[in-house]
Amino acid sequence: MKRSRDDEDSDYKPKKIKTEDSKKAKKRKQEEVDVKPKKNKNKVKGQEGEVKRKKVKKEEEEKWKWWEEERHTDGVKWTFLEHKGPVFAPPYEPVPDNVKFYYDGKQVKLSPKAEEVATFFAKMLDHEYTTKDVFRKNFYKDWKKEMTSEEQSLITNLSKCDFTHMSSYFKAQSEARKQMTKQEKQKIKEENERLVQEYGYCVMDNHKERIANFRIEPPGLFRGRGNHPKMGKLKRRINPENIIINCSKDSKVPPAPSGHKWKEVRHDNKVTWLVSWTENIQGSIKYIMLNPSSRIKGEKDWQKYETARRLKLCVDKIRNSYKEDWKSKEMKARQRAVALYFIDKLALRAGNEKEEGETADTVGCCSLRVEHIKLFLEMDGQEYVVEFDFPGKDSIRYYNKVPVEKRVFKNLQLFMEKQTT
DNA sequence: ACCAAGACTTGGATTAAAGGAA
DNA sequence: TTCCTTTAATCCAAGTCTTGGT
Repeated sequence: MKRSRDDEDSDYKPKKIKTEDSKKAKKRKQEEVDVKPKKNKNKVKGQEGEVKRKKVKKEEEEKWKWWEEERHTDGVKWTFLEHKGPVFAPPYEPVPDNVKFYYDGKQVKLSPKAEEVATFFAKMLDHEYTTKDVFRKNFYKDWKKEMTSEEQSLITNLSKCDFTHMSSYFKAQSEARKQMTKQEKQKIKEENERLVQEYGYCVMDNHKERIANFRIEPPGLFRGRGNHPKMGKLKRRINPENIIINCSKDSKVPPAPSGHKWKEVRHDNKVTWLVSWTENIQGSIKYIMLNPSSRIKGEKDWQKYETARRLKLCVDKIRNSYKEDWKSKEMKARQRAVALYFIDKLALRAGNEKEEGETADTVGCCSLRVEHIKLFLEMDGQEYVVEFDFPGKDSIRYYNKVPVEKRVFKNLQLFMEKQTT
């Protein structure tokens, strides 16, 4: 692997990564972090390979070496931004008449809106989700809202709904997709490529950049992870009227689909997103942003690694300082010091506060509660052992037993008496 | 100084594509 | 070719961290 290696004295000047595009650069950085580097295999053989190689070479020549340029220091992220707007999810196509839905053993023809939501459920039928109580309850509640009043009065019990025929129809569909001929597959691929060419790029400051997610998220049922209180709720369809477009004043504003208009068009160069909308499950904002290969992402990523690198210059000081704070008379300082120690020693996530009832109950270092740790003066021949057992990100269990310094242990005892930590 | 909203990163799951053996 | 396995790309929820308003 080719790389110029005088990293030790990096002064933040981008001389290093000359021969790599940013994607590779990122990989390279990851390899430095990883214990085992991945093999770099790009065997391209035959005539096709020759063409491919030439194409790649050409692209490389045209590549912009953003890491050799000056960076903004204020909050300005760009001066020119133009794009084609998002690609919306395809409209709902009703299932053919021979695909049946049954309620209480009797066949029912659903109205298009109710049917669409029913298909979302049908598509997930053999997923464990659909057996969960919370999921079913949330789904049922949102589904009813989409029904006509006749349907509402007819359908009163989810357990009497039979989605199996719908489900097998979709299974057959995806099977059929796999069995398509070469030409059919090729046609789809080309059509896809056309979309990418048209909507997959934007111009930011004189450079054509790849957009990461130019397609709006399609409607469906929300799949929260862990035991999420909102799983199964209907993720509604996003229309142009929900969309905020961000681009520069002197750019060509993308037209909304005919008969529609955007919620808003703004020109905010202090942010990096091109399109945003508010999602209906948590009320949070979703964005369309650029690819990791773009300047805006690559620069930030690079900065991150440089920051990490600078850590070694001050890590000793930090460690001494938190050890000192274990004795502080301020309880807050002690808590911070112990938390920092765990983050340092165990690489725990920081752990921000979360809104109760809105999301699954998960914690990180700073949001650990008394019930998440146990203290053992002695365990398996070791002194001052802390046992961690808590649901972390995505409700994944973190379980670990670690011997700690006596001071840390004493502090934890103190915190737990006072119901903090 | 506080806190909610906003912006952006991370990483697991899902799907698509590529590779490889039969 | 066909079928299975591995890898890569995409999707999107769940985090972290920053910002701006009070």
